[in-house]
Amino acid sequence: MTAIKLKEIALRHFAENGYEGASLADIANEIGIKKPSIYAHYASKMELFAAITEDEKVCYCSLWEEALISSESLPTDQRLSALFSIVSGYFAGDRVKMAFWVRLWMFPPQEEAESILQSLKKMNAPYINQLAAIISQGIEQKIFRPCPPLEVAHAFFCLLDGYLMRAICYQGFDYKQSLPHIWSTFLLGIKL
Amino acid sequence: MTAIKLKEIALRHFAENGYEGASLADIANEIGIKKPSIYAHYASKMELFAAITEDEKVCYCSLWEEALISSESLPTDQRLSALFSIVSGYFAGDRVKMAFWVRLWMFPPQEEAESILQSLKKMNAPYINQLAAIISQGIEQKIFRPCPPLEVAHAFFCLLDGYLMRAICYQGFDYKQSLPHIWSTFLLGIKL
DNA sequence: GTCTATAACAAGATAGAC
DNA sequence: GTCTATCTTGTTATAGAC
Repeated sequence: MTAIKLKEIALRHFAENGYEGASLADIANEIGIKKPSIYAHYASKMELFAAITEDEKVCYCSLWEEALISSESLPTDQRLSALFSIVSGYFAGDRVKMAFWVRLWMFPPQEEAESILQSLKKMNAPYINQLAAIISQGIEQKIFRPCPPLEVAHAFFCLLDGYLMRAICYQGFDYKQSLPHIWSTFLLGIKL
Repeated sequence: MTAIKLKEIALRHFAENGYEGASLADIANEIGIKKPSIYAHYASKMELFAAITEDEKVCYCSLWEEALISSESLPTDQRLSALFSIVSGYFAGDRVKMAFWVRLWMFPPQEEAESILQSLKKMNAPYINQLAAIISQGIEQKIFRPCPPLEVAHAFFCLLDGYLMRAICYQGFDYKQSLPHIWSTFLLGIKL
């Protein structure tokens, strides 16, 4: 019970304040326990962070796997749209997750920055490649313009990351409204 | 002399470690002075940060103003490309500036987060509007598809932010190579 | 402007009692 | 598992000498 609450609340603190900025005392306080009690669950702040990161990675990977399966039967262009919609919606619907992930990618904890980034890239590589494969397929089917598929896959992620970034900065602004325009522009750009 | 060095070195520390993560002792140490000497120049860590932020804002605004003037005589589509190239190049050529700006927008110092974000939006609004005006012009000239200009301006910034984000994460990767593909996809998407 | 010295405080971490 | 109490370190900040 406390263990679940701990991860949930710590996730929010890491997301809002970053690894270095999050205070174990504040986290414990919000749970209703004292700071030393956290050490009954994890040997260090970093181990707590690592456990949460692992959970989030599993969750993110499940999302991609399911999205790839559920969109399999769609026409190539619609499949690409569906994937973008699912992944962007995953983050748009959860500001905490979104902030946690952006911080994880861009400013990981200094002491483990190298290994964290490496593991994230390893995690993401299959999805970039599968995206490139889908684009390749679209080119063969004469739905998309001839182009380097991997570059377009990077452009896909570029757009996704830009959306997340602006959704965090312009919190009041409803980016769900802009998203369709942003996406349709991209799709028109690659379509034949 | 020390004053210039102070801002220069502090900028790098803020960029690499964030406001909360940067240590005045480390900054002083790198300059070759002692920590308390910083307080001869600024009354607090936040005032030092504010002075640097102000400098960077001036620098960024000059870039936009100059870019808008120097591109004025170009055809609308080429002008848009030039603007994207100038602004993305500004950050791509200086990782420190890039990291500082991303942190400033996404995770500003907590104590002043509200007012900083507000001033950044105020700073950026004219450029979004001028971009929308240029796109409007392109639509009138039948160079671009009919579309809501402001939404496309947002898409422009979305792409720019996404590029910056990925350039920070994938440091080894040469995104200068991908950038032309990313941009040309966007341009094809809005062109008639 | 810069220094030494020090105050005041918050953080992560640990020991030992219950 | 949880607590109180304590240790260590690192931070902002200030006072006062040069």
